[in-house]
Amino acid sequence: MPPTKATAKAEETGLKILDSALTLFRQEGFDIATMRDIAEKAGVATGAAYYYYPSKDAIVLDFYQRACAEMQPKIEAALEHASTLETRLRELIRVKLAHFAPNRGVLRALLRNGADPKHPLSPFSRETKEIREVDIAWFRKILVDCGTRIPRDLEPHLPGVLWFFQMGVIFFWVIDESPNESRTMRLLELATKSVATLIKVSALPLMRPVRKSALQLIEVVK
Amino acid sequence: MPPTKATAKAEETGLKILDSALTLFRQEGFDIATMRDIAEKAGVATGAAYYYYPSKDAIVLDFYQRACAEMQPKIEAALEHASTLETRLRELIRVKLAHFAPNRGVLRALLRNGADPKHPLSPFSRETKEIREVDIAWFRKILVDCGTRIPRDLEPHLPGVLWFFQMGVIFFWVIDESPNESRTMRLLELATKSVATLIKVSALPLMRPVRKSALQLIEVVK
DNA sequence: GAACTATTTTGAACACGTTCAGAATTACGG
DNA sequence: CCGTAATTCTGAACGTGTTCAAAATAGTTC
Repeated sequence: MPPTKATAKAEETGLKILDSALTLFRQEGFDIATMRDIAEKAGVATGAAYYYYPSKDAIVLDFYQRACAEMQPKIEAALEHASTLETRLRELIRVKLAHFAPNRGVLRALLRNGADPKHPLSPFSRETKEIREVDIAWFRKILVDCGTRIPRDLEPHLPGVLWFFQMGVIFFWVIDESPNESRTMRLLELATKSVATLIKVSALPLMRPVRKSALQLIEVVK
Repeated sequence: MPPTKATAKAEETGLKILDSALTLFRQEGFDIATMRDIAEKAGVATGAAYYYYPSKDAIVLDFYQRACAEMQPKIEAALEHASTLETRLRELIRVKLAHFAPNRGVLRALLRNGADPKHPLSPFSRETKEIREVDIAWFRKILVDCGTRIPRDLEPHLPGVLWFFQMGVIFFWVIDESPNESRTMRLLELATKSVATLIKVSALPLMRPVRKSALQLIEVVK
């Protein structure tokens, strides 16, 4: 992520810095690993890291972007054999958790700043907009031909809502300290089932007023 | 907040530091105001601040504790003339927002670390446990004689859930940039109404399976 | 290859939150 | 009052993320 990767050697140095950083983040955590440590491990001076990354946070951001890109084919494969809304939703989230698993600590640094859209990190920021949109597109795709009728009025907003729901699960996972993250797994199981039935039920004609209230809420929060 | 407020002069110095800090936090924001600034404004050396507060964050924590204590009578007064669940819920939250209004920026520093229970700040931490419990007690109180029948199985968990809901509203408020925080006010109106009807509907015998799912979810998240 | 420009790298320096050994002040028993 | 101990306060120093002028290196043009 140099300003403009002019030479091949620069590209290599940049990757070396990223790699050293991630290794140290995994090994000792985001806060313990210092920029000096990272630079030293990469075999460069402290300042060099700042030629490639404008800040320590930016390294995490780069990791996040690369991870999301790598995840795309995995998601596609996981959805291959999932036809119902519930399984699709669950598998989509499960793939993400699995992919992030070795770097849970790094993700923790990313989600530390919560939902503040002002902070460059945070999945709601301007900096992560592109990732977010690619992500939401998957939730849009999940809804087509899934066997459950999606109410017309809810349809345009549902992908965003599901993405938000997914973010909640990921957040819970990052915090989860239970062995094997078993609580997250239970949550994923229960919550996807609930969401799926909720969507099914919401399509009932009786539920029109409920849908209208929900839509108002969504409108305000967006 | 000295270790033990031995003399009267010490108490005064401590308050001076707290006051200087809060003034600067309001004036320039938590990040801009430095400990050196705070100490200087209080007329003491930099290190003195650390005799009274173990960290910059601790100042915010102290503010939070004091603010919550001050709020108690205001809450009591506001609930005096609220009899329905919806109005009680709304008024309770409204009082909090009103009380925190002059220090929205300080609260932002508090909620910055999101829901990480590891961080001393964060409304979910061990450090804020006492506040949390006092807070939840209000939500328990709100439910008695409110005119809506609360399902037996839901009852013990409902205060915690409502507290969590309230935390969401406060979080939204803290990052809300709309003029006069009008979006938060709309959200408060809509969301309390929805929550109230949701509770009403959940009491229907038909809804027993739905309640059971919800309870399972609550159990996992707790 | 020499001269020159652009890129990459260096390491000292800055401001910040925080620590700490000790100085100043206060409290108190004689 | 004096002497001693506890309390309160000081300011230099540490480690951190970050900045930046300048050095080193690479690329380009003649």
